Amino acid sequence: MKRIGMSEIAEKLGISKVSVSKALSDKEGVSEELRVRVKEVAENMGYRMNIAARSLKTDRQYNIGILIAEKYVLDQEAYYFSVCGEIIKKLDTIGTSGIMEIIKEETEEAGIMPRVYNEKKVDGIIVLGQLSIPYLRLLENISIPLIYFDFYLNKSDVNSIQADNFYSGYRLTEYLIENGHREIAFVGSINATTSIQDRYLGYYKALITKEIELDKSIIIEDRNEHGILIDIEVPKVLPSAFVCNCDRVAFTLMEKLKSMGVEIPRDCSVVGFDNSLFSNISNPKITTVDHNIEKMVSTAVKVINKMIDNPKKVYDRILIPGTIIYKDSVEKIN
Amino acid sequence: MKRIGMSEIAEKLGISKVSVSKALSDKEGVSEELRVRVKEVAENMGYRMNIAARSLKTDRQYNIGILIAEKYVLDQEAYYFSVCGEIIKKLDTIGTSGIMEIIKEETEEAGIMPRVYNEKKVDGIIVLGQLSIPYLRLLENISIPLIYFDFYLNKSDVNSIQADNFYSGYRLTEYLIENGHREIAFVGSINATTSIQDRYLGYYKALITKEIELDKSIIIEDRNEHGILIDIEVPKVLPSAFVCNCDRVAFTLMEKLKSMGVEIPRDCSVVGFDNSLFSNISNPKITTVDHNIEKMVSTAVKVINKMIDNPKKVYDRILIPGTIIYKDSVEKIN
DNA sequence: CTGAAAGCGCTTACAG
DNA sequence: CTGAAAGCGCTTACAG
Repeated sequence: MKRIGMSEIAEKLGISKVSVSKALSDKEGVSEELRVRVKEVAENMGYRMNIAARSLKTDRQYNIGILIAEKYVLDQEAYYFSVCGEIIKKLDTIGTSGIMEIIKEETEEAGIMPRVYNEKKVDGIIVLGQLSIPYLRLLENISIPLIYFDFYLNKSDVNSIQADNFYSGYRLTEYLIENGHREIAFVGSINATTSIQDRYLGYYKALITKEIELDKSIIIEDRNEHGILIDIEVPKVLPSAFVCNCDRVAFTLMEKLKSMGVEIPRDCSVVGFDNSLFSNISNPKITTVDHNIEKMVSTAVKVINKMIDNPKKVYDRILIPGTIIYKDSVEKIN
Repeated sequence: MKRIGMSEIAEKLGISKVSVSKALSDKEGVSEELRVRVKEVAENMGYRMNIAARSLKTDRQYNIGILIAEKYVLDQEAYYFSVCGEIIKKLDTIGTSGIMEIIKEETEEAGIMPRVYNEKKVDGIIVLGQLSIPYLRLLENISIPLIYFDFYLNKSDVNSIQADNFYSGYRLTEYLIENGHREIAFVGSINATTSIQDRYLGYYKALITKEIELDKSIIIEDRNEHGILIDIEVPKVLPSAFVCNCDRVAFTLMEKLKSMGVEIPRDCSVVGFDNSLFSNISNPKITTVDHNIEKMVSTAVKVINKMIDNPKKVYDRILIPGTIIYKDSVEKIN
């Protein structure tokens, strides 16, 4: 089977490959009739553009790298995988492929740049979830656009797209307070990730605003220093509500409370974050925050695309507001 | 910042770029000392190989396409995402990137080839989960290696890697029978996917082998013609055990049974497939089958890599045996 | 609107 | 072991 390129199409039509190139990439410089004929013939001959050849001239790969730390995807049901899927779908609409690369802990520690960067396979990189700070500092030296997704770094000029965890935490807690709750626990290790910390601070802001004293004895750890979930310690005196830093933890907590004979939401209300599967398979379903991933993703794609065209551009931290999804795990009390 | 290529390295060392090329790609034709020095200088200059240029000569992209139907990844916790992650990690060990492409229903129906193929971005394609038959027939015409992962097609020459669903179904059911169960229901729509069908046939084989009559009234649908999960109809007379075609369905069934006052495994045993999160978050944990994804993935990567080097090679259907993971959802009866 | 020529950054025979 | 030359399949000024 003969290799077919633009020259073969040109030959068949008795024109130059320059015209073929222009016709196929919708550049001006060919008549509309010729463009149509060229596309027809290309299609019939089963022509596939060799993007590598184009890349050599244009210095564009039409690929975006998506970096994920291995630790975030140990679970079969890892959340970042689905975000990655969304990004890939979005990229597809602008003629770009996404290349996911999973960064192992060794790679991070050794400070080895991602393959997609070292081999110039991508025009830009989206970092999905926080990597180690030294590794990120290293990454910040790359010569192609870089954005952080779902986290940010203090003292860093890298553009980031994030869920507005702070404000969502505030609104969710406020909602509990408006439903009469005043002893509200927070479940989550507040130094583990910026997301947890921001959600916690939003929770705290709601308390302050409503003039409720912060009770540190009901700020409950949910993971150890490696980020591994640990058993949740239920306070001796049951608070009237729990703000959990994610649905998974809310689910686990609810199972534990139920096994202790606590009925939810009758005896105790529980809320979570993420609007994930866990909030729907639990009984009752968990009131939670939807982060509007769709919006976060389309923003990220838009931003990185603009950065590729215009590397100087600065967008800073973009916060995407979430939406409270009211389900069945909160009860109004007096 | 000056663009740095092999010529710049060559210049700095006072040698030709041919030698640089050979040194960097570990080809013979350079002395060992020179190779070391070249690599050193390349590193220091921050050289990144332009893979696109290499591709142009070698006609290899060092990328593999991974196709997933959108319908399989609507869930945030989609199983195929994690398989895709495993494939990507495995590919990385052989210096290859994986490019995931999500095939929308419209694309399938319109018979549009995947972008990664049309733009020659990949050296081979792994199809993750069954696509529509007409689309697969179309795909089978591509001029690069193709393998099916986790399914196969009758009357198709395409190599496939699958979990041995049939044998796992057989062993799992046999295990129940050996624990004294004789009224065993099967939950799963047996025409929905080949996986479900094969698991069902294994179940049936176990019944035959143990001389238990097949009772069609306890073969229970779990999804509609669109593959969407439906409410499970519990038989009027409770069987002593349920073989569910996946953990998720087993989980849902158990919740339903529990809400009806059935205690598991005391009143009724339940088993599932996939060793997924669902088998662990349920109470009790569900006895299930682990499909040995690790082995499936490494086999798939090995096979497609060999096919790229030797396109004629035929491997047929490769079945990877699963392992029963014994948990807490089965009780021995007499 | 159309096309001849140069060139992107590598690799591959081939010659020394 | 070392390197000059050709070429992979496109795109991009530039000239007509």
